Amino acid sequence: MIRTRFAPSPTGELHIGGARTALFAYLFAKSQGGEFLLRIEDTDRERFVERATERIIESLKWLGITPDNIEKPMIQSERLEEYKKHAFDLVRAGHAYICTCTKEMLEKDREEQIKSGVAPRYEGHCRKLKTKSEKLKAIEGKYIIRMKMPDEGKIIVDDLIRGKVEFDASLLDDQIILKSDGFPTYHLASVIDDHEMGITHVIRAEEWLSSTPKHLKLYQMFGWDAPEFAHLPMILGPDHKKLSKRHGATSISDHKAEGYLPEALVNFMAFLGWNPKDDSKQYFSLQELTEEFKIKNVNKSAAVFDIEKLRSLNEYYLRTYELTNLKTKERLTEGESGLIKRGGYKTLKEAEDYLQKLRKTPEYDPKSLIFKKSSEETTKKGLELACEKLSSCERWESESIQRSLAEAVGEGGLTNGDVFWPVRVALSGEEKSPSPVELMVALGKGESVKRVKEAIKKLK
RNA sequence: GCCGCCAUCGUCUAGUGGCCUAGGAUAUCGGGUUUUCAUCCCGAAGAUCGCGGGUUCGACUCCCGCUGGCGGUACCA
Repeated sequence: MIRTRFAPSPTGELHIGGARTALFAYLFAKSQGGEFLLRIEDTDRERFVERATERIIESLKWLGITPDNIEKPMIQSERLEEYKKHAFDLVRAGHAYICTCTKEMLEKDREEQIKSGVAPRYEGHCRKLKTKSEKLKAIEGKYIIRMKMPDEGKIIVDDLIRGKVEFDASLLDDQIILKSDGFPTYHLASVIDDHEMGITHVIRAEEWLSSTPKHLKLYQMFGWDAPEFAHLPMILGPDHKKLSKRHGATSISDHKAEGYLPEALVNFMAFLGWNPKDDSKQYFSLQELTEEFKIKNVNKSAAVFDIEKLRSLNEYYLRTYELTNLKTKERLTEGESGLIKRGGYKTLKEAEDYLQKLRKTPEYDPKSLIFKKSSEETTKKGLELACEKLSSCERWESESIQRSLAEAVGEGGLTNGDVFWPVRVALSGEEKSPSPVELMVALGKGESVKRVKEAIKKLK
């Protein structure tokens, strides 16, 4: 069975980049009937943020990419003994060693190595400790554990997206796998956990590609089969730099607050580095994405996050959304939801801002009530007839309202411009606004008739 | 510095040697529909396929070099 995971660090909100990684891992697993799991990588106590895990889970759920183990995700800080045990197994097997070098010593070495143009690599004396008593002595004080990288040879990563990538083992550092506070580093913990969880495919961001040889080596040291790897292309900001807070809202919760729909975000993120190779279709639900997703269609190159594309997608989803969905989710009246669904609003927030403005009594120049091809007299006549018809309109819904206005046009021997235009301006106070029918459904009968009467008064 | 990844309209991308005088989407600009706006429909503009060498009858597509961008090089993930 295919099994993937998303393994965020609880250092803040779920960001676009992380969410896209989670989405792809989800799609890959689900497209093959597999499982998608969550693991919390909280091994860095300095960067740990309270309640970040809950917020990440909330964002994941909101997007609809819910992990199968959502009730009980694996949490690394609860497994410290496990990591320590495995680290010492490696020491015993001669694949790792205890190191007591101080940070100062290491930094000095590193500086010199960089200066002389070689890859920084730990070559300190701890690597060379041979006798048991030496090793035992080291363990008495503060220590860390390093994995022993080979001095020569190649390590080949066969990536699902990038193909074979070759690394020179001698350039790889003796990576620290257990820190002096007893916590494992990412490298150790993720290898142990992926093995234990039965992860078959590690789908993660490109920034991990360079450390994959270390992970491969670790699997080999433990005698475990390594999973397949797929490194996703980066997401860049408009300035082509790595997407970050500098670029404004980047977290999922920010986008939610700004009125983006999860469907739009999912559709948008899916197309960042992936496409269905089919020109005819651009709107995909999560279900449709799951059916279409193929890892071989994932791009190698980084993608720029274009907010305009997201806005356009969001406008579409807002417009085609199930009315009842919008109503219950956003607690709007049916008329108000209908107004949002008419289109033209890029975000829910923009739509709601308009709704709020609409609820206030409009102020406008009486002259704007008159359509360009009409006159003051016929406008007044149109409004009065409309007022009469609307007042006696029994069922307040778009069809009968439409009919009432049409009757006003017919009985008065008027044109649409003599009735629809002034009624609309009376309602919204604006030369550009949704149609009078849509506005009246949203506003309700009492308020609508009141505004039309107000307009007639203004023309006197 | 060293190692690695990447490179087609502003942006997301199609393209796996001839179907490409490079297609779609989005954004932009025109036109049409409509009482206005939005939606919708039609159209225009927009990429010497990063640059330079090869290979080939033929290269956006394959190879090499360069350049540029990005990532890694932590007791961060």
